Amino acid sequence: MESITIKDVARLCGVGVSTVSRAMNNHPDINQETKEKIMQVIRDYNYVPNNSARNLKRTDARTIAVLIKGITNPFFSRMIKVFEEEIQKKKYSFVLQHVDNKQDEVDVAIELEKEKRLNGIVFLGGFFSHSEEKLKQIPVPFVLSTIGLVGTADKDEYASVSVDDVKESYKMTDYLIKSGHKRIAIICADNDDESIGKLRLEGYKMALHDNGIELDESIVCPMKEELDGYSMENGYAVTKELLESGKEFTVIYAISDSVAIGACRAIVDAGKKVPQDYSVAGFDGLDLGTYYNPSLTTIRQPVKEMAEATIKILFDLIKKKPAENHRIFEGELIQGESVRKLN
Amino acid sequence: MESITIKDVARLCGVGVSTVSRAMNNHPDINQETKEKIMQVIRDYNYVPNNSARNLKRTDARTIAVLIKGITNPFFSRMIKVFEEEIQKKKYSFVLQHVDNKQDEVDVAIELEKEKRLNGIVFLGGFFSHSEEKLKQIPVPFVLSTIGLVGTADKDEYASVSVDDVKESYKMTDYLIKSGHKRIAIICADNDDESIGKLRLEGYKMALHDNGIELDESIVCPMKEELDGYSMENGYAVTKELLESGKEFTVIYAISDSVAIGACRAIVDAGKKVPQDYSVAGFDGLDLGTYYNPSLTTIRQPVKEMAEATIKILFDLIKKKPAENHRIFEGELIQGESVRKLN
DNA sequence: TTGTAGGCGTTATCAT
DNA sequence: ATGATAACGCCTACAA
Repeated sequence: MESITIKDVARLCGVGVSTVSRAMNNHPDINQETKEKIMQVIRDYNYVPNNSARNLKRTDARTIAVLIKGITNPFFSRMIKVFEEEIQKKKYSFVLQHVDNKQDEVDVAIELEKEKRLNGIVFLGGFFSHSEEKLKQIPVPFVLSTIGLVGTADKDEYASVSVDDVKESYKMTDYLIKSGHKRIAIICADNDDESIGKLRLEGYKMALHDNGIELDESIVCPMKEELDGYSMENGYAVTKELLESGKEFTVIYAISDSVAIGACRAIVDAGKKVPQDYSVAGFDGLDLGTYYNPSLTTIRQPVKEMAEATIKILFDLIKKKPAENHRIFEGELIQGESVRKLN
Repeated sequence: MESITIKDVARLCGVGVSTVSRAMNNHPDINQETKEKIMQVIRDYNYVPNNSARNLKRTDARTIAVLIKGITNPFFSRMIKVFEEEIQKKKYSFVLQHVDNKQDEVDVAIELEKEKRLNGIVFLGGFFSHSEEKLKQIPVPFVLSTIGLVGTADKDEYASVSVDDVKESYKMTDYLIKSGHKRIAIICADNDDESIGKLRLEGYKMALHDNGIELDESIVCPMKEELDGYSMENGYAVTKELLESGKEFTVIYAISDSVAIGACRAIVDAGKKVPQDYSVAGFDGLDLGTYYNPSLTTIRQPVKEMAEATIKILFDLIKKKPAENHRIFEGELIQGESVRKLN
């Protein structure tokens, strides 16, 4: 099954290759009749142009790539949808590129930019502690979306959209304390986490401190490294262990909704009830949390607005408009059924 | 920020381009010293080869693409992980390509094969009622994985891995009936669904018939077209309407676990209990179902085995080994807490 | 072991 | 409005 090329089409139509190219790419200066004849032949022979050759030659592909680390994360699905819509609105095309755990997202970005002649890049998820030097190698505008920045890189080197993870985590912890909880267990990221995990833990610690509650390291529970991060399974396993340890606590604050749901189930399986025996709080504001039983108390990130802002900033950068390059959104505390007021 | 090319590297090293190429691609006949010198320059100057140029020239890229329709579906996340592992085991590289709702997956496949010189393709999700003629245009081996085939295409034209959706749906419905339920509402796909939705509905009808229960169309509830298909939101909305209609039923059988969870929540919000007032059953066997409260009665598809079989068949086709091209897996009925026995 | 040159399938430039 | 031709950046004979 040999593939047919633009030359074949040209020959079949009795025209030159450039005319065929013009027909395909909606160039203005081409006769309508010849164009139609060419398009007909293309259809008849199922000619499909080779993208590699196109990309090689093209200077501007009008394409935005979204690089996503952890495609499994339901939090991202909703964002992707918005990205797709917004990018199409601008008449750009959209490439979704999955980055696996072992890959360096910046390397992938650099490679992909070369390959596809990208106009811009959105990074979604993952850690981000790259050196300035590394970031400078990305030759097109890019935005870090919902990525907890811990790095030391200069703020001028990148644009970003996120919530203030420290502050929101503080907000949740403070709310739990104000609801009468004093023994607040947290399921957090493992120790080498350099990203949102670290930030959210920090917010937790600050809130405890400001409320005069001493930090008890024995109820600070990192996720299990041998299991998937931020998964229900992980939340379940950690909670089970915590319950069996006999440590005292009245609420579990989990670093994400998925983890929180695992925690809820572990409590139920231990013959206890949420929130009567133990309260549980999450973070993210997934749909799932509102449909869970009991519905989850959590911090909802304004996903749609954040995704829209991401694209807006990216296009401002592409068009070289002056823009606000770091947008911090406010999370919303959702009072679900999973937290009991003790006072 | 002009990009550096292989020629620049060659010049910087004082060698020819082919030597640089050999160094990068681990060709045997190259002096170890020159190779190291070249690799050092490549690192120093952050040279990244252009994939489009590579693909254009290459005849065999040792690459498998997985085309996935509905990246949002948590059911697929687990499969993707297995695909990735299995493909890497074979020393092939792996491209995950998202296909949006408006795109035709076969068109995307054909285009991508040209662009990346693919060796094989896995189709995941979506409908599949393409003509034989269309399928013949795919110039490399491919496998349809967990796709409900309704089409008329010749079985010889494609390979597939799936469960028997009719049979599994029959199994579930029959189980519900044997548990004493006679008024079984179903939340199914909308009427123009030509895929698993249709098949699962068919199994439901057959089971009713075989058990001498008359089909009541008024409790056959298609998902709402204006909402996302197979979503919790959809399950919630449909169930709410069903409850408010006053129709009589003792169990809701939802066409997927996500929909089932939406249904559970709608029941809870109506002040009723699952399974005391109404039972709920799902389909798929997502993690989520086991962590939900109550845990979901559902049909678990053997995800791992199915994904492995998909890759095995694909590589058998690539290597032109004789192979079993249509593997049907058996689903497992998971008895969760969401269905009450009435007898 | 290494270098030179041709070609992969397009698009862009420049004539015509 | 159209056609010839030179890139695009890489790989791979083939020659040295």
